[in-house]
Formats: sequence, structure tokens, C-alpha cells
Amino acid sequence: MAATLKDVALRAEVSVAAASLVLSGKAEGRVADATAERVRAAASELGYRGNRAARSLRRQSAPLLGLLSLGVATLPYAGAMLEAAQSAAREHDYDLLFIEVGTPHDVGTPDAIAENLLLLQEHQVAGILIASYFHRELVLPAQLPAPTVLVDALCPDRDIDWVVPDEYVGESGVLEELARAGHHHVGWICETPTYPATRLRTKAFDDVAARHGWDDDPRRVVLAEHADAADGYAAMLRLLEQFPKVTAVAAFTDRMAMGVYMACFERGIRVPQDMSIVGFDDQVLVSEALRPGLTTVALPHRQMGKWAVGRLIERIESAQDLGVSQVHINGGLVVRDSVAAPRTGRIRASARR
Amino acid sequence: MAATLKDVALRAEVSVAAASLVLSGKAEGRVADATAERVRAAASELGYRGNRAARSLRRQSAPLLGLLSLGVATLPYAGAMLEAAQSAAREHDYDLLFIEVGTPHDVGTPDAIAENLLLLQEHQVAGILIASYFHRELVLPAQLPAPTVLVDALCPDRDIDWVVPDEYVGESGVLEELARAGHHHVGWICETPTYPATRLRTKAFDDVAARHGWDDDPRRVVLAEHADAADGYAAMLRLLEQFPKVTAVAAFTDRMAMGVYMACFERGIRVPQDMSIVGFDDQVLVSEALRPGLTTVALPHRQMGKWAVGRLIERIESAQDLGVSQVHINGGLVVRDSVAAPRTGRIRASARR
DNA sequence: GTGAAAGCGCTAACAG
DNA sequence: CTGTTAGCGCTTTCAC
Repeated sequence: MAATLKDVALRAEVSVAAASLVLSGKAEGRVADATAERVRAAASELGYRGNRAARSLRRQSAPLLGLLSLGVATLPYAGAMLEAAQSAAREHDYDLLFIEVGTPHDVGTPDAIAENLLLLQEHQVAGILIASYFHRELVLPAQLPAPTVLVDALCPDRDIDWVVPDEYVGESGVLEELARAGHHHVGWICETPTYPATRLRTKAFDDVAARHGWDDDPRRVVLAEHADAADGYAAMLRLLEQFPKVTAVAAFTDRMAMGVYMACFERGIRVPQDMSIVGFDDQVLVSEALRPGLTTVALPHRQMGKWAVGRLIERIESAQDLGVSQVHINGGLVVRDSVAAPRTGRIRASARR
Repeated sequence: MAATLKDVALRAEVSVAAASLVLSGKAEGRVADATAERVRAAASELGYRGNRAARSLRRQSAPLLGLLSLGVATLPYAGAMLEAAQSAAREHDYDLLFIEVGTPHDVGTPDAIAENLLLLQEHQVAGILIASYFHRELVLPAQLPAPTVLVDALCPDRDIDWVVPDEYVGESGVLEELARAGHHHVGWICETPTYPATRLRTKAFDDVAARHGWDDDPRRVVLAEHADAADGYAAMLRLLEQFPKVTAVAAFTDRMAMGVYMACFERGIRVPQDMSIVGFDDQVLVSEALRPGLTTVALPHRQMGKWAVGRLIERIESAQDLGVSQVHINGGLVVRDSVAAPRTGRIRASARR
């Protein structure tokens, strides 16, 4: 059976109180050095590991951070954020209680969120992370059971910490690459804008286009239903038809960009000589795997996870009232090889090979 | 402040013991129905949620399943398994304590595993899941702190439950598709075999090839260093050179298969008319996104997660000694459009477009 | 400096 | 059928 504090105390011939003080680093001038040493020796001989349940009961708070994932796990996005959050938590001696709410189709109703928040409360978590994607807007219960930070999500009109990707700056960055290469006929392939990520990236497109005086034929934008490769492919075919001057296209996500590549390959359109393409997300399975490599903007998953945990722990451990902190992180431009200067002549094959 | 059992008992005018019995469903003939009803009413009026720390302390076991992830979170594979495990756990009123061990490059040394197992012990977890990938062989400490099940990993010579994909049957399945289509000159692009996934899929290739009398020119196999698209691409170029008769290629993973597609696109080789391609994993970001869609075999992440949790809970809750159970699950063939009959003439473009 | 003691909220014997 | 009781292992006052 695992050794308890009492065992350690017995062995070191001190009281449990003294042993507790020493082992939780609160001995500071309250216990003689020699005694402390005896306690530490006894603990290590016994392989003492402590019992978190007992400690949590006593302290009314567990060394646990609840991670409510709103469909994140079902996405390939999750990994880096999870990993970063976990290792950041670990550095501060917290562990992560992972709860996935909602299936791929239903991304966590307010009721489901509220219910799982209560569950986290039962576990006495010291803090809560709510992770979503696409910068979604969440509806949260009025009463949160512990300090909370949102990741890639926000809650308008609410004094709560959150961290989101800087969609606007990121998208502007890749688009400037296109401008720098000299493009004027740029297509925009996007999911129908409904949540912030679509809206902000679209706004960036409009602004960059206006700034550089790009051909503003409304047919340069094609809206699709899903941000996946199949819809990206279909959208590209449509774009080629309705906006034949196009020399470069920006896609809402790397997955859509992959569909754009596929359409180009089938039509014998060379990338980047005949068509420049940029994406968003830096989904390496796609961006790095495509040939030529896709120029895109990284989503700062790792940074968001780390920041969120850092902030959460600050809040947990700080007595005074920190103001709210709502930050945007730019994951940064990832330049690969999918952007080149536009062809001067508009010579382009349109038959399949 | 959250209501305690005592508050409920007070309000229902019963003892805490009775309240406990009722609320944990052990009232069965020990408490009068009317009393039980009163307790339940009081609990719901007070919004009573219980305190897991207290319960864990008393029971010497927390309603927690420790999930030790060995690099899984850093892979896009993770999601489905995590999600399935979590929802299966939830059905039995357990939650998941998630711990990621090891970075992308170091996949959990035995020491790191041992250390984190101890950590889970501190948390009083009722059971442990150790999740890896590629069917890896693990080195585990002699003494496990709780019932344990391995997912997509195994531990040779150890009486422990595990669940792995049926690599051999799966790979044989896709290869039979190739045979059925009439191919005889089939290439095999694989990572250098070191762990079970590579070895078993390669064995399947050898066996199917022998069974159908495929051209056994040793140059039909190209080994690469990594199972990614870049190496798949390079391997395909080499294969075309050293085994020009090739009409179909099987890749160790979908990511490698994507590289194979890229090589074909660049060389003007049409898929599947000129070249049939099959993969493994059913990484939808790739397999579904490629055009034509990639015929491949699914990795049973969801099933493995679910099975593992089911088994673990069986072990936790069963008093008697269950035998060990080590299972293989076949994720199943996913037929898309990357396989066709080989061309009869060997007319193939070899210049780029 | 050190130890005794109270008690966090819950469960499980055991008495009644 | 119901209540009393004794802790689970730990932290934290408070005396000494």
C-alpha cells in the first residue's frame, strides 16, 4: 500500500504536522533543518507520493484544470493546443481533466456546457479552460464555478479572459504576399461567413484588395458550404468559370486550398506559374504535403494553449483582482512555394492534360 | 457555497447516512420510498452535486481514468480515439485525466512512463489507458498502480490487455483490391520496418504478392525514412525509375500515398488510369481530399478507444480475475476511386505535362 | 521549533 | 428501515 504522511512522520520520528510542513515546502523557519532533512529522507525511502484526494478535500480545491473541449478533439487541430496546455499545466503542478463536449455536428450547446461546468465543479477543479475553434462565440452560464479562460473562442459582452488567433492580421499577411508578387486578379474562396473566423478573414481580404486596387469584380468571391477540400475544389471550378482573369486565389483554410490545388492539377493549371494559391491554418498534413508547398498562415495553437494556462494559473494563484485580458495572437506567415508572379500573357491550358 | 450532503440531510430531515445511500443509488430496500423521495427533492432543490475529493478519499479510488498519451496528441490521429474514450468513460461515470508524455521526437521513455504512472497513482485513478500509435512495443514498470489497458501499443511477454489495429488483415484487404483489379506489377513504399505496424503491413504485402504471383523484382520496394508525403514523393520517383513496369503502388500510410499522388501529378501520370494507388490509415484530411479519392484502410481509432475503456471498466468493477484480452480490430477497407485496371499498353507520359 | 487536535465531505459498518 | 459512529489522508490553527 502507498505510504501516507503518517508513515513518513513515524519513520522520521516527528509529528505529521511537521512532516506536512516540510514536504509542502512551508517549513521556512518553522522546522529545524536537521528535522526537515530527516523527514525528506524518510519520504524518499518510503517512496511517499501524497494523496491528492485528501489534499483536495482539505483545501477545497484540486490541483486540476478542467479542459472543456468543444468539438476540438474531433478535429485535427487539437493536438498542439492540448499538448501545450498540458505541459504548461504540468510546470505548475496541475493536471488536466479532459472533457469533450459535443459531437462533430453539434458543437456544445449552452446546456451541455453548463452541465459539464457543474461536473468540473464536482471535481473541485482550480480553473477551467474552454477550447473551441474558428474563434467561435460562446454562450456561458452566468455563474462559473472557477476562474475560466477561453481558447480560440470568445464570449461577447462578458468580462472573461480569452485568447484567439489574429485572423485579420494573419490573413492580411498572406494576402500581402500576393500583392507583393504583383497579382491584381485575386479570388477569395471561403465558407459562407457566419462566425468570427470567416468574417474577419473576409474583412482582411476586402481591405487588402481595396488597398491595392485589386480587380473588384464581385465574381472574384465564391462561397462554399464547408471548409473542406471537396468544396474548395468545386468552388475553384466555379471561380475559373466566373472570373477567368484570376491569377491567384486565397482560400479560407488549407483544406479548401487543397481542393483548389486538385482543381488546378486536373485542369493542367500549373501552381504557382499559372496560379498562385494561399491558405490559412498551416495544417501540415496538407500545407507541407502539397507540391509546391502551400504558403499559408499558422494558427497559434501551441501559443494559445500555453498562454491560456499561464493566465489561468495567474488568476488562480493571485489574490488580488487582475483585470480581464483578451488577446489576439498572430501565428505568423509560413512562406512555401505556392506564390509566384502572375503570368503576363493569359495563356492557360483548360483541357485536362 | 456548494451544498453538501449534510445540508441535504438536514433539509430532508434524515441522517447523512440515509442521504448518502439514496443519492448513490444504494438505497435498495434499505430506505423507505417516501424518505428517499424527500432526499432526492432536497438534493435537487439545493442543487447538490457531491464532492469527488471526499468520495475518492473515502473510497480510496477516484472516478477517474488516467490517459497516458505517448505522443498521440501531437499527431492528427488522436482525436477520434480520445473522443471515443471520453464518451465511453462518461457513460460509466468516469472522467479522463489526460497526460501527454513525450514530445514528437521522444515518444515516452520507460522512465517518463513510470514517473507519470506514479503521478496517476497520486490522483487515485481507478484505471489507466496508455495510448500510443503504430502498434508500438512498450516497456512498462513491473508494478502498475491500477488496472491498465494499452491502445495501439503492446507489451510483449506481459499479461496485460491491449487493443491494436489488425495491420495484417487490413493491409491484405487493400492489396486484394489491387489483385482484383488485375495488377501484377505492384510497388511497395514503406518506412524502413522497425516497429510492428511497418513489419506487419510489409508481411501482408509479401504474402499477397506471393499468393497472386506478382512480379517479385526486389526493386518493387522502396524504403523511406519517414512516413510522410515528402518521403512518399521521393520514393515514388525512385520507384518509377527502378521498377518502370509498375502499374499500382501501395503506400505504408496515406501521407506517403499523398506524396505518391504528387509525383504522379507532376509526371503527368493519371490516377487511376495509369497508376492505381492505395494507402493505409484513412486520414480523411488526405484520403478524402485527394482527387481521385484514395482507397485505403481505416484505422479503428474510435473502436479502439471504446473497447479499451469498456475493458478497463470491466476490470475495475469485476471482482474476479478476468483473463487477459489482447485484441486486433480491423478498421475496414474504404473504397474510393484510386484503383482501376492496369493499362494494357504501357503508354505513359514521362515528361512533365 | 514542534506536536496535538480539529475537521474537509463522504461512505460503510454496525446498532438499534 | 434509520441513525450513530469512525475514519479516509491531509492541512492548519493553536498551544506548548
